[in-house]
Amino acid sequence: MSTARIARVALPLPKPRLFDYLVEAHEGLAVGLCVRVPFGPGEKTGVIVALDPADAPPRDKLRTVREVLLELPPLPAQWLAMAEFAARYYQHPLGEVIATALPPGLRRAVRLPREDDPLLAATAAGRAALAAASKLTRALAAVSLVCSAGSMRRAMLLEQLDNARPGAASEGIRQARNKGWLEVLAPGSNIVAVDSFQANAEQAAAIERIGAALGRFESFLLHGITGSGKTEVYLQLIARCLLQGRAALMLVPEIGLTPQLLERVAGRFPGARLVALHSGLADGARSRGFVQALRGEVDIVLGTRLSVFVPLPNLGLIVVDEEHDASFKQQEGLRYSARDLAVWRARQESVPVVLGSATPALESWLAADSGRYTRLSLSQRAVAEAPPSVRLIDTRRLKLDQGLSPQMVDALRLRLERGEQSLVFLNRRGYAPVIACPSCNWISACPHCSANMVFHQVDAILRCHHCGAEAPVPRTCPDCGSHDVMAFGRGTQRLEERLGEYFPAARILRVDRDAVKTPAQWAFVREQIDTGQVDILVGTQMLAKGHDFPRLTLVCIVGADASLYSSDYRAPERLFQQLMQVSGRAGRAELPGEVLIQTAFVDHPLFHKLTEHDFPGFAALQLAERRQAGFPPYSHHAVLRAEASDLAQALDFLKHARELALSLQGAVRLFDPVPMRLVRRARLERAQLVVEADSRPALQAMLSEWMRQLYEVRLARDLRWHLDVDPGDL
DNA sequence: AAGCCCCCCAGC
DNA sequence: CTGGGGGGCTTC
Repeated sequence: MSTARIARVALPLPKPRLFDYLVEAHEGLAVGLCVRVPFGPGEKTGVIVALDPADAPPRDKLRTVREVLLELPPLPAQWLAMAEFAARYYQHPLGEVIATALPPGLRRAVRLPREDDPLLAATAAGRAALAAASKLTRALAAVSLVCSAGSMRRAMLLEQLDNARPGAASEGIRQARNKGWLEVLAPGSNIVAVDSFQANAEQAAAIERIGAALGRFESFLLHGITGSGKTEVYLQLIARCLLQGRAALMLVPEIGLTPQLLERVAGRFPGARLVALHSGLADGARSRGFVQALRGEVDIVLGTRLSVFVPLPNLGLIVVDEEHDASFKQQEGLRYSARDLAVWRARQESVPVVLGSATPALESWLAADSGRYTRLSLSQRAVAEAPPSVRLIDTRRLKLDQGLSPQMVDALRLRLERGEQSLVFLNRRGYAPVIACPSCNWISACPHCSANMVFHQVDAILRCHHCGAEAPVPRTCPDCGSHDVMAFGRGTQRLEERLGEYFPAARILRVDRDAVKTPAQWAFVREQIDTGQVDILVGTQMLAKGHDFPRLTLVCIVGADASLYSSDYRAPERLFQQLMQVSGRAGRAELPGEVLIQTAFVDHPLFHKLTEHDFPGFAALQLAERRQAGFPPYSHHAVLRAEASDLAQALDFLKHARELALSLQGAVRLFDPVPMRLVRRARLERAQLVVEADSRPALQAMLSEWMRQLYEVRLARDLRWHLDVDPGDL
């Protein structure tokens, strides 16, 4: 008779509890394995997080594991440690953390993945490398990719190496070294150190500095202005990492994972096993990538925030590109910051982590100031001579026409005459943010939210941007019947219309989430822009991020003032990041760029720093303000939010929670429960309570005790609550 | 989360 | 007296 052991299992439940089961002892039974277990009258899939715990209930109280899913190798201890850390730090049940970290398809059916990764299959070189999947071949392919970056001749070498048998390949490497293309070789091994011939001095220094940290933990903040070639630094570091036989993890913002970036990485590493991950992927593909990584069959993972949870048994490097980007923070369920978890993971796995941005988050900037992160700067543009000139247009004494100043119109006309491209940036989609009746003050309020419905002329509809509700556009006022119902304010649609009147011959293209919804549409837009079929782009922040527009010489910024004096203390930081990013679109190649910003606050320090391209100066100003006010990153926040159909109910819960918190020891400050800025969203009334602490450990200690109590509170019917640690906004 | 049980009130 | 529905409780 075999003996039964006890497995402690984390199940996806909204309570911070683990459950113990009997499991038949057998070879290979291990922590980290997925199991199917009976649960109440049903069944659930979970993960074994401990075996034979000392404090298990008596065995006769335990039920038996139905099935151990042995097709899937156990999740490594380090992976579980990260899940446990996230559960602790974000005060979230471990089972739900694990459920968030695992691909959705995995817990239902474990299917054995085959080597049919669509991306590998897509590149002929990838197929060739797979066909000759020896370690040496892969190392050579990695060498070749570095060589290929340089010139046609190096590209030819790539061909040679890919096709070569090992003997011929080493001859190829010998030749490459003789020609000075490679710096160091380790004869007899597969390891080849990489030269950095394409890089400028700053890039080379950054590559050297970070490269020297491979094999140990260090956090780097790579502050590189737009166009300074951060991606090249990442790629060369990934090359070095691969050449050490280790895997690289690269996180990019949601919008940053474009086919172009994928092609660039795939083209650069033709022999590497590359997996791309994002939430839009089908369950099968996502699970496949995850399982391949878990088995150590992946060299590079390129993906959005969820990729921070991909197990990589031989991880050597983590890169977080555009580290300030808000999409690294998950805004529902487990509200984790992939950037922060990436840093934790790098420390845990003793590998370097590179956080790159032209406009780093102030948290990261302060960490670099204090020496926790090593700051490396790329201050030279790799692709253009000079940064764009930024000019402010004082709108106080101007008569604007649909938000456009005469100077802007003139500048646009000049670009049209020269045959150059312009971009008009307005971060508000739709035709007008509200329609209203001047006679009786009726406005197009959303029936479900405390917000106005936006007039979309293209679809001839009113639409709420918060809940998606739609309503017909009334011809006459629904309240008083007046015929004077008017559209107030402007969005991209109206701007597009007005520009069309100014420049009837111009080819104008609007780019926002309404006009560009699918990757195919985006590809079409890119094509139009790149082939010079567009004169004026009108768009939202969709246009701001990471896309190169070689023909673009003018960026016009309309309506920046709206967020200048917002009550959100992070608004200036976000505005600066946004403006810096969109400004960076202007002026590539030989054509100098110009940026025009309309504002009624020409003396605002934010704009001064922007005209001087002075992020460090701006960061210093902002940090001084934050320090003065005691806001993050000089303090630490957690927000308890509650929502219910009745605002009083949500507030009552928070008041009770505050009472509980008051009785706890701990150096935290408790704010009053208040309705959220957008009180009502999708028929739910929302309120929040902010907790502030000077130190993370103090906050953590208080939160864990508080949560223990809050999970015990009996809740009214339709009340829901969650905790957000390090919230992105308040 | 998801059954399930129990309690309360509507219907006859 | 019975049935249906909604809370609330339990799940190793």
